[in-house]
Amino acid sequence: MFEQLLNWYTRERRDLPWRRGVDAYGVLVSEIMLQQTRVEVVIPYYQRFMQRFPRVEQLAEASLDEVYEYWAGLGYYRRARNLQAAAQAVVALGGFPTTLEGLRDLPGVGEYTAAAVFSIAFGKPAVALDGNAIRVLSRFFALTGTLTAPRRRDLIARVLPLIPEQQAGDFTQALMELGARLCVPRGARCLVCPLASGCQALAGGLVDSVPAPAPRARREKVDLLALRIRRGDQVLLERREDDPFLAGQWVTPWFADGEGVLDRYVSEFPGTPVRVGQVSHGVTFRDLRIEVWDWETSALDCGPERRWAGPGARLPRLASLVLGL
DNA sequence: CATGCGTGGGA
DNA sequence: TTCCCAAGCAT
Repeated sequence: MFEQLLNWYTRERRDLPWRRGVDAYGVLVSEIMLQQTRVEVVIPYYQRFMQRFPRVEQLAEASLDEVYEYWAGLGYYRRARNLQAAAQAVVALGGFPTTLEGLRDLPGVGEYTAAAVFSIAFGKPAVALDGNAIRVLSRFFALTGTLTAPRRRDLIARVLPLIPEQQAGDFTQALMELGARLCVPRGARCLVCPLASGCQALAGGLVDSVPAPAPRARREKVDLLALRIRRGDQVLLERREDDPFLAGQWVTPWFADGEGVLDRYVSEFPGTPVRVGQVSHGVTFRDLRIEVWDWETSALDCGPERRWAGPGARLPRLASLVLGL
């Protein structure tokens, strides 16, 4: 059923560094780096990383600081720590686990990555469900509605027996490559898709509505915020955009007990049409904790799900700026 | 099961 | 400018 897919993949596959006959270690490194990260971004990082740590033993023996150096800029730094821990586990085991469960037990390796390594590195059949594969398969089988955990298991069981013998690795990568290049979220190129003839979503006109978009947590901006930096329970600095006199300045707080500061503030300014919200975002640098507080303005009709969604993603950069790190 | 974790590119 | 989100995982 998926022969056309494999033919397409053989013909169209991109020449990527981790597709040049690398071992299980190379596959693992690439898969970890590729988690939530685009191929084009990963390529140079992968090459530098593999040049410095060509073998699993070298990664296992390296200092964590150096591993971080080579990871710097990639984001999701927990991956770097877990990857080295996984390398150490592999060395301790005397080699890579050869079962799906064994791979799954490595730190940083979840259902997807275990299946990917299992199939790509060892050529054994496994269904690696990443975002691409889920989209491709959901459309192919016209799976409407939310893909819950049990439905995912059903999907895996359904696809597993369809994996061509001796081509498990290619199958895994072909599914993802198709999702990345043709069966894209919007504007799928069905006219040139190798799976078009068997695609149930295409037949039913469901390509644009399947898979169901994940219910995204609704986030709204609020126009009042405070930023607080503390070490343990001690509040070091605070910045309050709502304060008529201190707006935009970094100040030491009135109350250094670390508790009740914002409640006390509101009681100091009883006319202020705000009520205290809660910490909406936080980041930790060594022993320093930076918190973003938000308010819910009483003037606006906002439900309890309302969340601050300002520059939260940029908080680490802001923090390093403020702290001189 | 919902949430947080980084970054850069495109709509 | 703003928002979305891309080869997920751990908690």
